[in-house]
Amino acid sequence: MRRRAIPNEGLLERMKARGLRLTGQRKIVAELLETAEEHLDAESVYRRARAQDGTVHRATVYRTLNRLKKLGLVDELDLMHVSGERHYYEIRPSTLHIHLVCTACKRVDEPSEAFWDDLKRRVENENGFRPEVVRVEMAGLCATCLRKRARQL
Amino acid sequence: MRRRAIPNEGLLERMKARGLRLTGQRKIVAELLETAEEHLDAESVYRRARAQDGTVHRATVYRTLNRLKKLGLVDELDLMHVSGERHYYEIRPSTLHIHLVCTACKRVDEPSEAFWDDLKRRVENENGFRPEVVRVEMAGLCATCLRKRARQL
DNA sequence: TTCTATGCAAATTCTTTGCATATCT
DNA sequence: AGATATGCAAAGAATTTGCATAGAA
Repeated sequence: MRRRAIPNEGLLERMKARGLRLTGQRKIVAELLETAEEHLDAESVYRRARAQDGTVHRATVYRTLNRLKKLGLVDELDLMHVSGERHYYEIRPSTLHIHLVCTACKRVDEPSEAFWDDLKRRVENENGFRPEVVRVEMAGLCATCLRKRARQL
Repeated sequence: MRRRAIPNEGLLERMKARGLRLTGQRKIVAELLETAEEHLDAESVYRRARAQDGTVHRATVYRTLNRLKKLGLVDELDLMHVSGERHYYEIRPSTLHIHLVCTACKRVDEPSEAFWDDLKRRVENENGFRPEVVRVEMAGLCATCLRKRARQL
């Protein structure tokens, strides 16, 4: 579940803009989500938050994640359940999420948004549907594992 | 969460081919999944199964859905949580799922697989990633709700 | 007959909630 | 000050598991 870093500014600012109080706990959760080098599930967020501040309560983490999710600032993902049943949270940098999940090494890649325009245009033209939020998840083999496998054959 | 019907043959056959025993309960669950006019969550599958055979146990439904999921015959979806936190199960007719979820009327449409080839080619070329299973989910406004809204403005 | 699936009930795991207190604005 | 968030503990959901029995191959 390693994850490419994504430059992203100001979850805290966006929270404030939405009228959320910036408590110590929320700052910790926000920072964790912003700097995470992999996708975190609720329990991981809790454990890491707790490592920074022993008083942070699990309920607070759940409430915060929920709040952020409802505001659309954070998205909940299952990553095709490639490595289990957990759900992961990530900042919604835009309206588009693309995840390429390697079934061999479990690595998650997030490619450029290049095909977004095409995809959007096609859905609008062919289905009359106007997408606001898009999630594309693909499970398969990443370049590295493909090569690895090719060598073994 | 209404859903376009998808022609689909032989979940039972595919189950048999995978070496699963075709018990009465599994037949019921399989038929429910095949004929469902909307996406079903575990509890709905249970309730419907039970309506057909009062002895079907919740645990059996869970075990069956899990089994099917692990075999890749069924997929678990959250439909972008547009209408709650439940998870839905649907037959995996191929390796591709596309869902257009309308945030206004909650309707779920499943368009043709037209852009699949493009999408696949692009990911392979640009990311060296070979997709096996693809899930595309879009939340937005369907044609009907778009029109409705246009009229109101 | 043999092996797997089922029902049942209990156990787990995950998440939410009510309430008194603490904290942010 | 006033509103909102938090910790805590308990409740609630959702899902899984162990075991004896029933049922499919």
